[in-house]
Amino acid sequence: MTIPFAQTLAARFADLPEQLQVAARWISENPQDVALLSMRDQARRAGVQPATMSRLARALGYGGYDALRAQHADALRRNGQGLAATAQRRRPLDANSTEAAAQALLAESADQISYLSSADNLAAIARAAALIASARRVYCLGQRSSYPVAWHFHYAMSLITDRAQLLDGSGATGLDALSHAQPGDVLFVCGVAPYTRAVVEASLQAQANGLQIVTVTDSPLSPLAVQGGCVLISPTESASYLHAMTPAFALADCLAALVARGDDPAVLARLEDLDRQLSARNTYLSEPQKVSI
Amino acid sequence: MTIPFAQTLAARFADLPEQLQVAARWISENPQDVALLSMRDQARRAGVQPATMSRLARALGYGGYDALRAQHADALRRNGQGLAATAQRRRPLDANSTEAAAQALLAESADQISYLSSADNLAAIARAAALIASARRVYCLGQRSSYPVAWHFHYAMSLITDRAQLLDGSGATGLDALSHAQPGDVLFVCGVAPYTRAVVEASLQAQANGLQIVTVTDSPLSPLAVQGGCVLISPTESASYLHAMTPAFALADCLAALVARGDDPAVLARLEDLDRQLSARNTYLSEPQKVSI
DNA sequence: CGAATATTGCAACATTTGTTTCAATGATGT
DNA sequence: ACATCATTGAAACAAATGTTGCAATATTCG
Repeated sequence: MTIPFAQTLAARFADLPEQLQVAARWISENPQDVALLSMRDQARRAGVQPATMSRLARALGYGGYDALRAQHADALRRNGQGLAATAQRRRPLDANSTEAAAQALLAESADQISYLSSADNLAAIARAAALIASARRVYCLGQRSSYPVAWHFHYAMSLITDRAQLLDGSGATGLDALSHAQPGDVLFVCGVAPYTRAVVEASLQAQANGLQIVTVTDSPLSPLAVQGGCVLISPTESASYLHAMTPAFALADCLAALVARGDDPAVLARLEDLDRQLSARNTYLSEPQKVSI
Repeated sequence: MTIPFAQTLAARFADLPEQLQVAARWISENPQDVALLSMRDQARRAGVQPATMSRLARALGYGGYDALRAQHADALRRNGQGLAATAQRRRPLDANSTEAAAQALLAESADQISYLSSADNLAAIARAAALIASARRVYCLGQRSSYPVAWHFHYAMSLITDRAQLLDGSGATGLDALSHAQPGDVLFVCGVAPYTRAVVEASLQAQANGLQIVTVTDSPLSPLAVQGGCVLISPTESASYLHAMTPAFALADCLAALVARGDDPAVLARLEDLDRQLSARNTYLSEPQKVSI
């Protein structure tokens, strides 16, 4: 915890009267408590009068103890949220330029994805991957801004298995397809605020029917964050007018890759071979002819 | 910041009355402030009565708000303990574990998005945004793994304008819709190796017909990287069996945000207002009733 | 519909907060 | 020793804190 206070104090400490030094020493040894305990509590622990604390703050140039406390509170807050990884790498651009805005937006996405690697989230991802890998069938659901996430996950899964089914509206394969689900099947559902009622209800219904739920959503308090399922939290704050969906997309992509990891190596090898051949030359994929696996 | 409170809350959140949910949501989003602000301050910021905060603490089994605050204070203190906490946060993962693989995949995505901020790319993005902002009509095209990118871009655009059209297969709105395009219209196309023949041909045809092309693709040598258009390069290397599409998705998202930047501020303001209202409460969006803009 | 219950906003409550005042004490310089 | 000044401890202060009781309003259930 580095606080301007520490330097100010070091500079003037020697010139302080005895009691103020006692108080100052306690603070410098317990900086994390300055913002968390009442001043009187701190005085008690430091073994000085409450008034001494106030006097110390004044002696160091603060308006009052609250000012000192505010500074320490900020330091605590900053500790909590790690530094923005990309913040430093910015190149100097006119602040109002489109380029600068683009850079800011992209940096935000990159940071958000970095933060997906919290211990909690990683554990949930691993559990989700295991759940999906052993599922008889995986239903994929997402509407509006979450639709691409569900679609991508389904697409990725469909390359390595036929156990995935997308619950989208077109055709008759909408939410009704869930009625064929059996206990033990998995529902992969993505949704962020404002939540679509149909999606929430389908998830609840699915859980009631004994399905395992893997959720990608924007908050642990989301109505989609059903108890007893795997809940993957994806930040959606954004400087843009839209909620950020890139982290959710990254999560889905990551999840599919992990599921594949446990899958038949032969299938994956052929997929990668095929891919290498195709991309080596500038090969086209014609529309009707599908990839033969 | 992981606090037992978070789990308790997630478990009981759904059963809480409305005001308590508002309070709970604020706490869940601002855990670092619980121990640093007075309860009345927090109530003010969350937009609830002070009494509601007290009641929430009780409803969750705490003796009072102070108990809740103490728990959060401990979490803050633990965070502050420098290296010990950091070591705990970056728990050494077993190299072969699913968690480690997930972390690697996510880190790769984050890095790739960071690299999108090259000077070349930023300039191209800015040009593309300007092009699209002034276009009479924007057609969005992408198939297979690029489909979510095109879909997302179209969805984002469709929230602020009716000038966007998605060229997807279902219905009769496939590639044929391009035949109504006029010179000066823009085609936003996304595609990576192995390129889909139909997409490449449509792009070439579109350019021949005088359309401006904005391309998101994986290489400057891609057949989609037509001369005279805006070419946005998105890396697709991946440790997974799939090509990485997250950077392309981020690009599309960024581009839409930039286009909106130059758009009618009133529309955006209303979008954001609507959004704030909706996400403040636990409002659902019912399926048939569309967002009124 | 009416009764019963749960939820909410408001106002009062006793505590506790940080600060200030004032007299007592100690140190310093002449 | 005396006067001067800084320092200290104890008490008093207004302001703000967390909590609770109560009436008004919504909601649920028969």
